[in-house]
Amino acid sequence: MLNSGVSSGLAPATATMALGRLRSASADQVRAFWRSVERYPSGTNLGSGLHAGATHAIILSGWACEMCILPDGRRQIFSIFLPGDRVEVRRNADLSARSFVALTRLELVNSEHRAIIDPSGPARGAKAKTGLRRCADERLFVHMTRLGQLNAQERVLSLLLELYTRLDAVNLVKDDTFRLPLSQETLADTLGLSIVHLNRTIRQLRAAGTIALKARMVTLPMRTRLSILAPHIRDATASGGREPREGGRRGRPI
Amino acid sequence: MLNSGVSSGLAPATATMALGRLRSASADQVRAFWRSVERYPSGTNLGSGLHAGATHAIILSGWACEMCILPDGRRQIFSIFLPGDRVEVRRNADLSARSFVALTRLELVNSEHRAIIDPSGPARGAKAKTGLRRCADERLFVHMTRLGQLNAQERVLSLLLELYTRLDAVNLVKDDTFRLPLSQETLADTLGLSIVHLNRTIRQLRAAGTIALKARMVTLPMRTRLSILAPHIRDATASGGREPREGGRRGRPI
DNA sequence: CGAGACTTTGACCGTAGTCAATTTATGTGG
DNA sequence: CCACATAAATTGACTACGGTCAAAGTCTCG
Repeated sequence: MLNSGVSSGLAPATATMALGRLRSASADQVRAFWRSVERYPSGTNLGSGLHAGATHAIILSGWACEMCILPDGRRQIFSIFLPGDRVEVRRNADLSARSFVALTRLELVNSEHRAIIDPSGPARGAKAKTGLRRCADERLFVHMTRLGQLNAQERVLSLLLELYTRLDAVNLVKDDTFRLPLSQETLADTLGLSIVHLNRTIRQLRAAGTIALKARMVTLPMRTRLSILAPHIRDATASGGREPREGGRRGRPI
Repeated sequence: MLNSGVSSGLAPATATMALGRLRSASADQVRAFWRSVERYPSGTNLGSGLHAGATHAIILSGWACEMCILPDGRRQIFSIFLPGDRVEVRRNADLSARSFVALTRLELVNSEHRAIIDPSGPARGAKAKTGLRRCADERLFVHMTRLGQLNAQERVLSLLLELYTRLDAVNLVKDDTFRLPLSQETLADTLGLSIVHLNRTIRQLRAAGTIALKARMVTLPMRTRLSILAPHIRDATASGGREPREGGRRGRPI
């Protein structure tokens, strides 16, 4: 009756993330917490994100994204949201270009209950909020660098490492492995690559033993993680990274 | 002795932007305004941008950018700041990856004097601020779409149209023409293209009569501006834009 | 004029996109 | 549980967009 394993695969860990800490809350708090949970099927458009007057929520389970579809059908995914992430969604969204979409079945809780999920979080109120916001902003810049400067292999590894790190923080990584519940089309639209080329890039990384990716489970061995230092690739051996331009950039890089 | 034409080319218009409105201020206000002006040479690193505890300033003349240099020398420029833009700069910046750099000689005024530059602006204080911030955020997403989805011609046109629009708002466009005080290397690092390919792309656009770009002056004729609807290209004739995928995206694009 | 930065061009190559077909899951109803 | 329908992943063949290397041409400014 509680969280019935909505995000399959490592879902129990998700529930554990929340439930493991609920013990420190009162019964009333727990009831209010579960009453505030909202569920949405995969593909639900939850409106435009990151606006004033928005609803604040925390993802309890499932993945979501913020994206934009161009009139000719091309799609860019700006950011991916994971369990534990705070999102700001506005219902009744205007027809803004950006929208916030569930990539899997999604469980959201009102962020008033953040204290129950993570007691150490909202201690400083506004401060904690800007800290989170800044962290999300930082990811946007990293992603921009990915799209503008990294090649296909670098983009894939960089994104997987980010997801690894973020999922590890909410205990969704086991044995260097996490579940990636995204189609290759979604990944391609995130990374600015075609589906076919993404598929081939993954094949190369797999063949080189850099990653394992099968049935939507990803394994990043320690040596791979060490070789990727976001937002770039340092280890030329493992990933096709580049040597620093000798002498740095020419002259004054303005 | 006043603004001595720091940004050459259309600089007088910049001065006019500020001075034309100074008449409505008291002599004391005007003196305080000019005392707060700070000047920096091109290339100055003004620290990391967009952080708390930052210095708020308005660009009176000159261009700046926020950027990041990867250890191997690759550079990504995230956003470009124009006269009239509000920027948040933090001196004594930590060694953060992102930095805020002057792309030309730069004149900044303390944003307390915003009222003098644009009396209609700060009427609602915090509200106006978040409005500006949101507008800047929106540009980041547009730029991300540029990098991830648009081809070289589309990227160039999309960026030039954005600059046209923003410069027009501060009266820096005359006869469909504005000054673009950036090297092609800077543009290339902004658009995620190589210098050589950017140069060839510009040549193609010039040959097609889509744009004029010479001696760092850009002309976007009305027909070109109409054909570009950010963040994408609609007119296949003029720009190599694409037809919408018939039937839209296959199935459920998740 | 000379030095250095910037722009432009040629030749060539490699990465990534497109089109099309096949294979492999994932479901769904009988 | 199987036949069928669909979505997703994979592969081949080919194209083209964009990067690299190198050199020549321009522009600025002291």
